[in-house]
Amino acid sequence: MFETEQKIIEKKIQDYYRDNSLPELDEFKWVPVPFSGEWGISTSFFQTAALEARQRANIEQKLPPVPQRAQEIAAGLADYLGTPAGFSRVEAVKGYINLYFSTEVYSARVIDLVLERGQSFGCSAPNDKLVMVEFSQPNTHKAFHVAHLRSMIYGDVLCRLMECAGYGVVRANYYGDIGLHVIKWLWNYIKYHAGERPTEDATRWMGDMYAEATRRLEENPDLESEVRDIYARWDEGDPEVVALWQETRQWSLDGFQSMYDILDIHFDRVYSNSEAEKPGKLFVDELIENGIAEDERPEGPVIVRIDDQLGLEKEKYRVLVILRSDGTALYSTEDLALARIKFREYPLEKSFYVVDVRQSLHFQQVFKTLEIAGYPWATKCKHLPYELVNLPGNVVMASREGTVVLLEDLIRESTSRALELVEQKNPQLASEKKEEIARAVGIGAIKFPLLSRESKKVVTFDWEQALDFNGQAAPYIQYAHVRANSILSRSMQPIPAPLLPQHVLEPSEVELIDYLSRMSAEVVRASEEFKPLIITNLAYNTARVFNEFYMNCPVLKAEPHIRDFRLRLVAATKQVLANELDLLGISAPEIM
RNA sequence: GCCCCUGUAGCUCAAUGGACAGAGCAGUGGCCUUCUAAGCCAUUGGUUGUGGGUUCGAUUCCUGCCAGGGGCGCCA
Repeated sequence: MFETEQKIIEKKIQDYYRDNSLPELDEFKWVPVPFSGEWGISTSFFQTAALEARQRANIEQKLPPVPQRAQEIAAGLADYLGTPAGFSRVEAVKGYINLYFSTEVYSARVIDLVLERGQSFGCSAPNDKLVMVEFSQPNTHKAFHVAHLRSMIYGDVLCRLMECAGYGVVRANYYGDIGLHVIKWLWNYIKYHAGERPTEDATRWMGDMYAEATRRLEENPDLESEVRDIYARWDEGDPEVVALWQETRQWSLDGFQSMYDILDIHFDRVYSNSEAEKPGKLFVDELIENGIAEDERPEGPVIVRIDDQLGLEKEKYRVLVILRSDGTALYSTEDLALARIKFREYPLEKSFYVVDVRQSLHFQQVFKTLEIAGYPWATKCKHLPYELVNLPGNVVMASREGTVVLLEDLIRESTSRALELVEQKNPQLASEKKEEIARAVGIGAIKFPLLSRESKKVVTFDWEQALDFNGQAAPYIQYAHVRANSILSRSMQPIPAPLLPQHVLEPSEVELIDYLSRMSAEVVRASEEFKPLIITNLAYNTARVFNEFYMNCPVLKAEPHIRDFRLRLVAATKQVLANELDLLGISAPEIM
């Protein structure tokens, strides 16, 4: 936001360096001054001092220790710079030079820019690069539970971040709509539930049916021949089996769709296991012909000895099995083909896979195999791993074990809890409005904890924590947004025209503006590092500082000029909070 | 056996190699005739698992060890 100012100062620093024959730096790292009531940018001179010490090590010349020398340089520069235009004060402290902004000019500039840009504030201009993010990847005919939530939410927010950072984004889903699990389900349905329709809670019903199927097969393994028979019929395209498969698959897909709708997640391109199967088998044939894959059938499967192909001594990529010995497809068969399909369909700069960490090796193997096969785009494929959501005691959620928290249960519990609170706080609202707020709060509360921690750390699902709406959580940020909205609507006037402040800004006003100004840079960083956490931190801090402002700085009862300035500041804060929440896929209610 | 990840306050988590390691929850004590108390203020709590190393400077980078989790030819 202050690149121009930074460049001007950098230029002057370079002049100073030259005049004093100091070693040149490749780049300056500007950081915000740790906040203590004033607002500014800062850079340190430790590196310069260290570099200088190294350069002169062979010369007989005594230099002071690095920290002391850094402080000397900072002090010399502070003298040299004086007080540049746009700044109120320059100081040299502990090896840093701190340049404090003239608040009246810059505070207005930040607020004006936010209000001018509105919903697009914080986002970069489109950069004409296209990326694909594949995420969610649910299996049909199975339960949809809380462990699946992380891919959905992480993937969705990565898309939002990259869109905001200027990329064109293809949001892709990849349904696991065929495989042994589906056939088991069909077998159980045909044999014991023929003709039945799903209950209202279709996804739960599908999951229960799957659990029933696995239970029956565990109790009586002899029945597995019946399952294999159905698989064979599906493979041959038996119209009856295929029709049933398509119909029942749709029940799952409809259930998934309603979940995506509730969570405000959408896709541009939906792939499925079944459509990648045949291309996958053809791909395997190509790899065999090219001498990349080894066909050990019928005794063994088709494999790629990746380390051998690369001539590696130590085992690293090991062996990838790409087709079963009976000729049926594996996940890897389909992944190879699907990667190629994606690049044929779209001119992608990058192809991301949001899949849990247990499949890291699998994706390394698939991408490396594609590279060996000579596809230049193979290096553009990137796996974005995330850790699991476990139950307390490090229990993995598994539908088969019955150790799951179903998504619909969590959402229902969370929204009904939120509804109780709305009833308490705002009993006068229409019930439709109450429900709308409860949805926003309940869903936000679910999403936030999954976004506010490192993706490579295990999340332990805990009911008490999931339903805690206080403190570091989405409702805190939403509430700040509501407070801002409340001030604006009570002001009974449109947002005042741009103006410069004529009062000495309170520390909480300065700090708030400081945080508003950081959004664009943080969005870029978050998208580059694939870290939604950066935005949850920013949003939380923005809300926290606004709450301080709210306590310390009356708006509606302030002197007219101060009131106008603060109304603009409140409007800008409301906009930024809404934009940040939107990036997190969380809605920002006006009342709660 | 090989590979990957994690270890920070009682609990859940932060911290572009840089200024005193910060929040929330829990605990304690305050603040609603003033813009919504889903809030604010104060306070308690740390040898960043551990031994070395690199660096002017390490929670961050390298390495040994300890503890936990995950992955490794026909599961997805």
